[in-house]
Amino acid sequence: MTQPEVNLLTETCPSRTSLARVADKWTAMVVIALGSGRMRFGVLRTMVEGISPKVLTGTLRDLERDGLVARYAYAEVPPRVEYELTALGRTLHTPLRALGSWAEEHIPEVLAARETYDAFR
Amino acid sequence: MTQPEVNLLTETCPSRTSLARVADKWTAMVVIALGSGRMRFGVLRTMVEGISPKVLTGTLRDLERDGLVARYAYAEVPPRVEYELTALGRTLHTPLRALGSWAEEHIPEVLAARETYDAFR
DNA sequence: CAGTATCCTATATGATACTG
DNA sequence: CAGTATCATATAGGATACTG
Repeated sequence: MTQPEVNLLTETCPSRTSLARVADKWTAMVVIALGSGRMRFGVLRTMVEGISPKVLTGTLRDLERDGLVARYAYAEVPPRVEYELTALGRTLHTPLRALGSWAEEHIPEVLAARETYDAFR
Repeated sequence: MTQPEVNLLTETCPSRTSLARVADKWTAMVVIALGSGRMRFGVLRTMVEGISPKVLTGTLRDLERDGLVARYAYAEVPPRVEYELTALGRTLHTPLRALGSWAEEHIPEVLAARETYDAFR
């Protein structure tokens, strides 16, 4: 009863670190992209426009570490590496895809609000 | 047919700017906090532990500009200012709250995955 | 009380170039 | 091809002091 309503907002709450990691622009885009299925590094790089190899690598590493993405490296020349959402990753895809859909659906209202706001300052 | 499957990931897609804004740690926490209802700056500051006044102000400004939060300032001394999700903001609260719930529900798996990953490097 | 003003640092992001 | 290595920079974030 004396607990805060939303533990998630507490500094000591472990899930907050997870939210911080997951509530991130690049993470969201990569996970949404991977929602289309297993794909190679290069394809991912093309899909998520404007992402640098360094950032993509870092994002994928973090996702892999958290058990959200699986990495498959084939011993071929030239190398071939594929990434795929894990079962856990797919559970994350749902809310992130929902967030993406929100952005797509409400962008007109957001843009309109920005114009109104900017017009007054 | 020649369109990419996910426009959202395109650099020229306006909704991508919105996703970038909304897929953010502080934004998520503030919107989740405001899900509890209209509240004062100070309360918000206490709820979202560790947020500095500067960051909270900035986050609220951005949300206000995008039409997601309404600001109510009362001409009193000392000043009293309250913030509340707008109708549009409440539509955003749903997917963000879902993301928060995901973090809460799956944190054990995430932590376990991290341990396994770190054990090997 | 609700911010704003400052100052400073960490980290994220970018842009390439380079290699197994 | 799939990264890693580097270098440079911007910008977010943090700490704090100050004021209408």
